[in-house]
Amino acid sequence: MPQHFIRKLEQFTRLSAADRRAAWDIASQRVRCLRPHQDIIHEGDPPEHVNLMLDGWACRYKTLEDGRRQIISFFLPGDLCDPHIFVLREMDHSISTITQVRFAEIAREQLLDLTERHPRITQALWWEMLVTVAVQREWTVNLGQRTGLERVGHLLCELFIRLRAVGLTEGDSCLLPVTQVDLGDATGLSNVHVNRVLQELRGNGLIVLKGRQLTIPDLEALQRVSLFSANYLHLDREGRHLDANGTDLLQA
Amino acid sequence: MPQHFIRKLEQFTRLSAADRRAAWDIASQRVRCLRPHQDIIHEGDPPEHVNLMLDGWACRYKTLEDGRRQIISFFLPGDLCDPHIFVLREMDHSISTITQVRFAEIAREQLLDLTERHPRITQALWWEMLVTVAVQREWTVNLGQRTGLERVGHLLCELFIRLRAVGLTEGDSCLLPVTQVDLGDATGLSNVHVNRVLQELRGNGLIVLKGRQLTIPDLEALQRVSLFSANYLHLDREGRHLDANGTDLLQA
DNA sequence: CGCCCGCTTGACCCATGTCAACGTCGGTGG
DNA sequence: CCACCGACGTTGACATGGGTCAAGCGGGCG
Repeated sequence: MPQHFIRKLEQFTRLSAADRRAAWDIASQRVRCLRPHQDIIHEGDPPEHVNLMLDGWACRYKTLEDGRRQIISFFLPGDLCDPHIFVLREMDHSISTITQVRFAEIAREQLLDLTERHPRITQALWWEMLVTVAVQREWTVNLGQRTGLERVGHLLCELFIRLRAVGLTEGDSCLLPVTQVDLGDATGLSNVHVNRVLQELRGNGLIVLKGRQLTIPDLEALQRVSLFSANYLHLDREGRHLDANGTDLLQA
Repeated sequence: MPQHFIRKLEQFTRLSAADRRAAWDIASQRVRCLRPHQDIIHEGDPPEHVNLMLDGWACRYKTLEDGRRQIISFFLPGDLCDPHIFVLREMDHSISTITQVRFAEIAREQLLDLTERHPRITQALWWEMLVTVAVQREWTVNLGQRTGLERVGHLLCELFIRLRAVGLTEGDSCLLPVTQVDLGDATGLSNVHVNRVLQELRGNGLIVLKGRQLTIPDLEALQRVSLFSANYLHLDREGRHLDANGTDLLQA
C-alpha cells in the first residue's frame, strides 16, 4: 500500500499534495507479488531497480559457505531497498521475502525524475537512507555488545516502533510474521536460545507472543531491559523546517 | 594527505585533471588536527560538517549506559564521514580519533558546489557511501555469525585491503595502530580473547604482528580461514564506464 | 487423518568471558 | 641516569552464556 511509504516519508517532513500524488504514482506502477521465502534479488546479480515494499515483510541476508546465515536487516511496508544501488555492479547480498510480499519496482529514471521534481521527497529519501544506515549501525552494537535477552528485546522494540511509524500497530500489538529461526538469524543466536529468551521475556511479562501476534504491554519497560533508545530512528520529524506549507496542505 | 582521498575515488572511476584539482582543493582547506583518543563529534551533537580523513585512524563508536562500547567502523585516510549527514538533527553515535588525526572540515555548501560541478566525483561519492554501508552490513555478518578467530581475521583482511587501496601498505605489511582492547570493541570479543586469537593466528603463520606492524604473509590463506570475500568492498573500478577520458588524463 | 513445520524442553558441551597476576616497554620527573 | 609509572600485552584458572543434539509436542493444511 503506497500509504505506508507516504506515511513513512512524512515522519520526516510534511509533503504537499503534489508530492504525495507523485509518491503514490511511483508506488503504484509495476507492482509485483511474491510468495513467502523467495529471493527478490540474489548476491552476485546486477541491481536493476529500486524496490519499494508495499505489503509484507522481507529481509536482506548473507550466507557463508558453510551455511551459516545472517539476516542483515528487515524490510517492512514503506521501506525502500537501496536507492542509487545501480552505482554498484553487483549485489553483495541477497534479499528475500519472509511473508507474501507486494512491492513496486522503480526504474532508475523514474526515481531521478521524481527527485528532480520534488525536492522535499528528495530530502525525505535522504533521511530514509541515513536512517537505514543508522539501523545497520545499531545492529552492529546489538550483535557486538548485548546479551541474548537484550538482543531479542532490542529487535522487538525496533520492529514495533518502525511498524507503528507506518501505521501497522494496533495499540500495543502488532504482527510478527517471523519464525524463531529467523529471529536467531537476525540476532546471531541459535533458534533454541531464542526460544529460551522469549520464554524469559514472557515470564517477566515484558511481551505476549502468541502465534504471529506480538503484544508489548509496557514498551518502556522492554526498552529499559534491552538498553533500547529510539534516537537512532530519527523519528521526531527532524525535517519539519522543510514542511510543505502551501494552501493544499492538510493541517494535521 | 588529499592523495588518499583522490586515490580512493579513483578506485571507482578515473577522474579528469579538473576533478582531481577540485577534490584536492576541498581537502586542503580548513584542515584540523587532533591528538589520539579525542572525540571529533559526540552522540547528541548536531552534525555541522563533513569530515574528510587525511592522516591517521579514527572510529565510530557507541557506548551503552553500563560502559560497554562497540566500535562501529574504522575511518582510514581518504575516508569521508557521512556526506549529507546534515539532513539529521543530531548524531546517534560518536566519532573519535585513535591515533593523531589530520582531517579537513567540509561545509555543506562546499560539498554541494563540488558535486554540482563534478558529476564524476558525485558518482564516486555515491560509490563511497554505498561501500561504507556494505562494510557495515558485512560487520553485521561478522559479529552475528563468525567465531572469534574468523572475526579478527576478517577484520584484519578488511583493514589491510582498504589500506592497500589508498596506498598505505608496503608489500604484505601495514601499520595497525590499534590496541587489543580496540580490536575487542570492534569484534565484540574481550581483550583477553582477542589476545588468544592473535596468538593462534600467529601460531598458524597467518599473521606477524609486532608492535604496530602487521604483516600478512599469505593474504589468501587468511581470507580462507576468515571466510573473507572482498566483493563487498566493490573495488574493481566498477564505475570504469564513467572514466574521464579527456586529453588531460594521465594514462595509467 | 496424518504429516510437516515450527515450538519447546532437557542434558550436556564448548567458546568465550572474567579475574587476577605478571611482564614489558616507553615516557617522565627527580 | 635511574626509578617509577601507566598502558598494553600475556597467561592461567575458573565461570558461564549460549550452542548442539535429541526427543517430544501441537496445530494447520493437504
